[in-house]
Amino acid sequence: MHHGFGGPPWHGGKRGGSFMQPPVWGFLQPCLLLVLTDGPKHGYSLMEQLSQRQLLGGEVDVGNLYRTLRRMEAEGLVLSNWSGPGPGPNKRVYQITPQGTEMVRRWAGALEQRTRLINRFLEQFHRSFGPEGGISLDAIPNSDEYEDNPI
Amino acid sequence: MHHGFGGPPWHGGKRGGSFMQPPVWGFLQPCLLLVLTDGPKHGYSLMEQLSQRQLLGGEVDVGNLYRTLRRMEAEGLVLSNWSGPGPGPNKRVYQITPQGTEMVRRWAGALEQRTRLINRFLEQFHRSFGPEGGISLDAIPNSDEYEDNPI
DNA sequence: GCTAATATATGACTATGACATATAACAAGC
DNA sequence: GCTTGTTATATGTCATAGTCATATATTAGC
Repeated sequence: MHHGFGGPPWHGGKRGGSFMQPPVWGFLQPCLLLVLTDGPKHGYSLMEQLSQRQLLGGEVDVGNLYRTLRRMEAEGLVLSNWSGPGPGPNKRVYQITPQGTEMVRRWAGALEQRTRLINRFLEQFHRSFGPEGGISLDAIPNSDEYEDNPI
Repeated sequence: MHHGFGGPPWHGGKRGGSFMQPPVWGFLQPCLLLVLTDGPKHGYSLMEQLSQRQLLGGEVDVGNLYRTLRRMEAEGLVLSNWSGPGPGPNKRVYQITPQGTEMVRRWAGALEQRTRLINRFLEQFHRSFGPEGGISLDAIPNSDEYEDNPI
């Protein structure tokens, strides 16, 4: 699908019955590292863990997940090995490296800093728009909980 | 400078005398829209405003700023006009559009949601790493809360 | 055989950021 | 005149990241 018609797909578009939000950039890698802190896992089960632990809003793009894992391996944050012959298709099992563990700590610090930045933004937003802010309700709900009726 | 040697520049690199943090993705556009809510401004003064109001951590990349403004204009979030002949070089003055104002509101909602996601990440991080965040491996709890199906 | 779930991967495109470089007007100093 | 610094806008190149679509293979259930 091409969306070069004057804006990104989350700009006024719809998906899953509710208006789309601006995407959460750069949050997948730290979440993967955090889940891998509990022990080695393969890509598909990582995807399930991310849903169970509600670390990302909405569904995870599978292609993006696998490519991010490969990139993280190239950066030395994780290691992978093919699982021995067992039930189901072969799995590429990832484990976190010491560098990866150090990176999770750094991510935690960066994300604490980021909440401070966001709070500063929200303060100044409410100063301009009022305490209610006129925040568009379309942007708030979790997409799965409020299914808009068609038309 | 090329940095494709196994990781991004913020991965172990240094700048300004302290270790770099992972970058803050996708935060420039909402900050620009918020500053433009106060009135029309040109790119260079927007850059100064972002520093004064501390909306972004650190310095703003100038090239990135101008390209983001052009992209926002293509999306209909802002309009630009060349300033009349005055002191100094000509300025491209940007003003926010109704669509841009609506987009700031949506950003505010999305950023509130994002703080919730980040807080969930930090909670789970501290469950794995301890409240101090860098504690020894002995203190890592056995998390029975999540079905752990490695491999 | 057919379908679905599991599992990994790539192609094409867009969005964003980091760093470098180019261009130009103007002011202050020599 | 010339150089330097500030203001001001813009482009080139590369890397990271997200979205949507598609390809491939195994296995379990019908």
